[in-house]
Amino acid sequence: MARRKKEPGSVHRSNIASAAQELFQQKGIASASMDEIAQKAGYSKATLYVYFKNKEEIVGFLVLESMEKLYGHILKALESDGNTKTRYDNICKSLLKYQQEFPFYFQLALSEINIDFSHTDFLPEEQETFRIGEKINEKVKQFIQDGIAAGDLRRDIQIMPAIFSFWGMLSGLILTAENKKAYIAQEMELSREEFLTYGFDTLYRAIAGAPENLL
Amino acid sequence: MARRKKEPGSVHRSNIASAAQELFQQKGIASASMDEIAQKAGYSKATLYVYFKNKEEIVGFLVLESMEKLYGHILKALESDGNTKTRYDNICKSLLKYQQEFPFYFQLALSEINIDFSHTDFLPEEQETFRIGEKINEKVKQFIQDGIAAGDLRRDIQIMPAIFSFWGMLSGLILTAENKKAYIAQEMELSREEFLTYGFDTLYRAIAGAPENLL
Amino acid sequence: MARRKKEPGSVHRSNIASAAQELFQQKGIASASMDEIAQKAGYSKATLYVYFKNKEEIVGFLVLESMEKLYGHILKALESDGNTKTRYDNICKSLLKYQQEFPFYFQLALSEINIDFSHTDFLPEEQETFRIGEKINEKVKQFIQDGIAAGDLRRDIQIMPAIFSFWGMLSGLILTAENKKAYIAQEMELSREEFLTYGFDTLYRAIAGAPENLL
Amino acid sequence: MARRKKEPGSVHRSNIASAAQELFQQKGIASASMDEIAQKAGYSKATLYVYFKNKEEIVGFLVLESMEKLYGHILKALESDGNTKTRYDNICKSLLKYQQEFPFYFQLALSEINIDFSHTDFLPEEQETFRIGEKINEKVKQFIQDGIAAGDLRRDIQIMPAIFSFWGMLSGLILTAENKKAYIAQEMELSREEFLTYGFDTLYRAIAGAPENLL
DNA sequence: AATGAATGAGGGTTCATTCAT
DNA sequence: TATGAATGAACCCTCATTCAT
Repeated sequence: MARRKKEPGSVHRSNIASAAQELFQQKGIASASMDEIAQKAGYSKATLYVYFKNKEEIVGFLVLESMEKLYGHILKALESDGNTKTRYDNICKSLLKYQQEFPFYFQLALSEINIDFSHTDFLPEEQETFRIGEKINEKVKQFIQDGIAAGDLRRDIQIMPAIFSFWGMLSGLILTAENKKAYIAQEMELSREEFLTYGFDTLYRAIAGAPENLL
Repeated sequence: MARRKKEPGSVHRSNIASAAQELFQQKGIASASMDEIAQKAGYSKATLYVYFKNKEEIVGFLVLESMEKLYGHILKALESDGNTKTRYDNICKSLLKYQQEFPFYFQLALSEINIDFSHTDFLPEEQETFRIGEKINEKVKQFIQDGIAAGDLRRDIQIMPAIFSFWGMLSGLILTAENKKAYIAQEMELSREEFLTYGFDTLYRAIAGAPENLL
Repeated sequence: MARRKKEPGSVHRSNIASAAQELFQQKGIASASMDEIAQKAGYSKATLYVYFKNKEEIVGFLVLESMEKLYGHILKALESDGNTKTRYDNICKSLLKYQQEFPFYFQLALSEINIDFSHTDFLPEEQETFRIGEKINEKVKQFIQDGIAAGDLRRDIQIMPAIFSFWGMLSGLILTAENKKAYIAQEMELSREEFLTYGFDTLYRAIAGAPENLL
Repeated sequence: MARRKKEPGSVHRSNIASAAQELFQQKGIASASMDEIAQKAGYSKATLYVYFKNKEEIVGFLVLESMEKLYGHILKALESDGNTKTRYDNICKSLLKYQQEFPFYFQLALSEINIDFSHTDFLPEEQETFRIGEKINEKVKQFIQDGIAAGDLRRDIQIMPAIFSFWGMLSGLILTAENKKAYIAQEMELSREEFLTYGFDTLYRAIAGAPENLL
């Protein structure tokens, strides 16, 4: 292959990561080979090792990248100065958008049983990823507190449990919508969006302040 | 589903599958080698291929087996003649129990992006698994209809979307409780059970019939 | 390739080791690839790993094997009930024979700077190799003591230093005869055997009891 | 040999070679990568190829350099106008000093089975190395002839065989002292120097003129 | 039925070397 | 001259799978 034009190294990292991302999605991390990644990215396999120490680092990079994007989405969702329900919907949409962009990492976030606790020597990327997760939680916490203050959310919400259970439930919902897409379309008469809207609204009801709570 | 007659060989299938199950749990499907499975099961590696066509078939067998167990659990949960909330709680507990018994397959159920749609030549086991899923849905549908009839659940519930979104949300919740176990214990002051009870109850509120709906 | 007839596994180990031995000789350990070894031995590369855990184990096996052969040679050399000089000559010839059979390991014995001290987790083969070395020293020690008792060797010989310095000097001599073969033949008018005889005899003079020592 | 004029570039060759030398010593030629050499020398990897055709040439350069140093040592050892034994001791010490300075090349000199005969297209450096070896032999030859003339060495010494066998034996001795250092210290009660002195003296006895030879 | 033996295909990684600038 | 960038070619090793018995 012809030698490449000189470009900032980060471009190559991006190219490689992007190819990897697609393959990871299609076949899973373990089954996507460095050979394939190289081919898809248009580099020689050895070149991959110029830009990433090893396969693991590619994964770490992608997870971090996706987490940063998620953070961006959430941030934007919360900036909107609509009422609580509107902002809630925005958060849900952010999550959904994130899942569309990074289906693989979305899923990974739910299933990474081992990643958190199996090893103790975390890559810098992993630590950073964790830190961003914390920042997201912080933002959501604020959102809930605002919602309660505004009288839109139930007063008896326990904030941290709520955050985590919502994170789990929303993720599970979105993932189901994705994985059972065909089934849902066929069995019900709903598009994925309609199905998800139904789910999101259902969930909102669980935290929304009922009239009697406002008394 | 009718259990297979005790054929010669079915014992061996069980032994092998059981060993595989343990290993899959510990290391993931990809990382558990046929060598290890054979060793753990106490057979020669070649013998595995007498009882299973290949590794994939072992996975399929295990998924089916776990699905059958889940069906059993759900069945028992619904048999109880308590009121709607009690039966709901029982379903949640069944799901949880299933996750405890088969953490690996539970997780798989949520994340099987590829499995459903990537190939068209389904193994018999996969088809059977699907069929059992349908049966479970059927049961849950009945439960919801009963709940509505009894005035315990909202009248405006759309049954099929509700089933699927609940399945997704509950799974996501349980998985989160599992994966963020350490984090939850540390950050909140809740045990996993308490966290899950909180989540389950929150979700129930979303479908429970509010007073005004009963009029 | 056609499947092989069932043979005791040790045959295969031998075949592999033997091929490896030749290649190590020709190109050095590092440069001889498992691929080449497999090809030369007439096995698939993967088969090598059935019989040896890894490349290192092949080396260990060969070193041990060669050491055992050396021990055998030395033993036979000393059994001869000739006088001291005859037995000395026999030892030298043993060493030479060993070098002819295992040129690579002979050389390795002199140059294994790293092997002894760089790691602490010795393979069983390595430990056994060491043990045999000890046994050889023991035998040679006895030989020298006999020689002194018989009045053939100097009384002031310090046994252990003598053993080690002789081992070093003889090895160095033999190696030189091998490596400078062409040069020696051309520059002097001596065959390798004559050259070595000259060297062996020279060295013997250094320990032989001079008349004045016998008084 | 006349030193090269200080050309531009020779400084860089030195820097690179020097870094390589250290690494070769620590890890062996094969295990020291061009990357490491470049880093240690403070150049870019590509720059190495400006000053050396390839890795092999670096080795050749270093061997030659070390040979030149050895020649210098030997020269100085023989210049001393002591008696024969003193000059002999000096030669031994030179050799030892050389081994201390260039352990790696010292060892290489003994073990270069392949280097001499495997290829026919010698690098200029290799040819030069060979030429210096010849010059050293010449010097040692003169020394022996002087010793015989002085009545210090046996009259029946065959000069060329003696030179080569001594070279081999001394090298073997020194190498053994190095490689079995720990073992020698522990098993005997000798420091390396004492051990070597014992060996050197033993060897001297083999060529020293015994009284009866002087008659 | 059960297995010992063998292997093809591939996996991640390293490294000496080259080329455009 | 000096180098950043890129890569072909290997290398060691693993593993699901097959076959003769």
